[in-house]
Amino acid sequence: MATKHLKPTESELEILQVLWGKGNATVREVHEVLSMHKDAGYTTTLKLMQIMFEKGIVKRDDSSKTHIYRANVSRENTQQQLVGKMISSLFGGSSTQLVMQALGNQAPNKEEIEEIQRLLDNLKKQ
Amino acid sequence: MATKHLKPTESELEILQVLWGKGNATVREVHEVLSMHKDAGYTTTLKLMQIMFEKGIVKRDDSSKTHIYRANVSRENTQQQLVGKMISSLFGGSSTQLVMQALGNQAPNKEEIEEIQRLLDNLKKQ
DNA sequence: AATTGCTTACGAACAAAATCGTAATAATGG
DNA sequence: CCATTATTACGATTTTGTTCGTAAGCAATT
Repeated sequence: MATKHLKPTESELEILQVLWGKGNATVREVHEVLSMHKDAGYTTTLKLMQIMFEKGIVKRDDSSKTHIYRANVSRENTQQQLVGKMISSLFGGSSTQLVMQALGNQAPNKEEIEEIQRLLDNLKKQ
Repeated sequence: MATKHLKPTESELEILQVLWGKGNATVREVHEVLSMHKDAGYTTTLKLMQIMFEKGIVKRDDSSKTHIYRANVSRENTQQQLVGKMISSLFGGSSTQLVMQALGNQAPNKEEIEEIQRLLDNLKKQ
């Protein structure tokens, strides 16, 4: 049952972002970060995180009064999940289409290009 | 105001897929396709398409009784929109990260690899 | 003209997500 | 020990998306 949490919502994703970045964090810390580019009250963030806890998306240490949260799904897994869904729902199942779109949209720098090229060369040899 | 329709929902996306594929289509035609992998009634599809019309996501020719629908947003635009959002919300703004993930996840065939390589070579020369 | 079969229109019910107000609880410092 | 402050808990409201039942219109066929 590695993958049971199929669909973090938009808001949940924002929170996961912060948790992935910080490792663990209190509601206040998460809220502080979010409130820079979003405006919703503290209790909203709290509630969301409580819901995520119930769903098993995050875990928490509630041994002290101020609970400490931490992601319970990996960034990589979630990325894979959502990218896969996007490929099938928007690119007719072709990962290549997605790649072309992403690259055309916003070109990476030279080092990154070479990194991708190495990956492609490896793929070719199989 | 090229880009005002920021967020097609899941269901709207499914409908757009069909419209992009067929060019134009009646509600029935769209519904027929959807009902192969989804089970919702005809009026549900109808309602969704009416809502999309109100939002301006699709246009329609209602000169005859059976309306004929057509997408009013391009596939490319929508892809760009959503891929961009995904890059920023899930890959920390790095398109390369997304590309690596997509390629690693599900490898393309030889022709596709070479197609991407050509694109990368072009990008490099700039 | 009546019947049948598609079609759109409309409104309501339902479900899921997001937001917030308020209360209860614990910790802190005076 | 009291007052203040920060936290979680709880419940209600709002918003958005999805679904469908039912009515009404039109066209073809009999």
